[in-house]
Amino acid sequence: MNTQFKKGVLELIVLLAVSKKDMYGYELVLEVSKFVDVNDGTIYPLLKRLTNDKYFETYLVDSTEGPARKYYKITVLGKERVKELKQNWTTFVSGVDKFIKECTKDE
Amino acid sequence: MNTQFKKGVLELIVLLAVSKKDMYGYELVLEVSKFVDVNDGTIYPLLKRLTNDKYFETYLVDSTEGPARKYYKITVLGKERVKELKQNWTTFVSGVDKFIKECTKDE
DNA sequence: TTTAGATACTTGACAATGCAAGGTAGTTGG
DNA sequence: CCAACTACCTTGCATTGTCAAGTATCTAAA
Repeated sequence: MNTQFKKGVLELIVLLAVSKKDMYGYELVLEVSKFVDVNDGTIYPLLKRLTNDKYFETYLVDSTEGPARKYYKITVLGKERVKELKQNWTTFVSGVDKFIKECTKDE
Repeated sequence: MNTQFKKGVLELIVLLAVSKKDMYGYELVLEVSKFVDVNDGTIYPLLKRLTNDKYFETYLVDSTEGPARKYYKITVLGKERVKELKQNWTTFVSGVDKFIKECTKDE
């Protein structure tokens, strides 16, 4: 898959996933992988960044299957960010799609 | 606009535009700008890269409005690249869209 | 002819982000 | 104890877009 396409979009995806329900990192990796090819070394730094930016809060929950799970919970600021990013994304995609159609129509 | 979204997609856009008809750099900047916010300092290096990669060939044409224009023409290799990238792009977008719907459905 | 302005393109330092590869820890079963 | 699985995290690297500055060429006005 094209790595470049993912740039920036993963932020939206992760924000969206967590906004639906609290999740821990590993869970997110598995969930997101169903739709887009991702590496866990991509997700963890991203989660850290989004937490630093106050879009997420975290809490630990013990697990019987390994080390404690760090859950991420979306904040109010995070919800605003989702809305903004989602809007940007749709606008961007529709612009690109229009361009593609424009360039492909006579074939 | 989100800078990151553009990563990789601009390559597709430029390839598509040139595959429709031969174009010179400045013309491309203006054309692409109609759909996506771009900087001319982004387009020129990209054109150079795509030419190095044998996706484009170039030729010069005199102009009455300034210096000679360097036209870019798509190669066979370039056409294959377009097809590949376009396919990747649609697959990627539909994956993301599915994810977005998945996360937004109960609201 | 020299100056100004538009056009056309190049270059280099910079920032963001994804990836591969590695490391740490806890739990369970052999 | 050791292997396998879960879960988490860090580091260095490559790619690609941005911005600022600079080069060069043409036209037209002074």
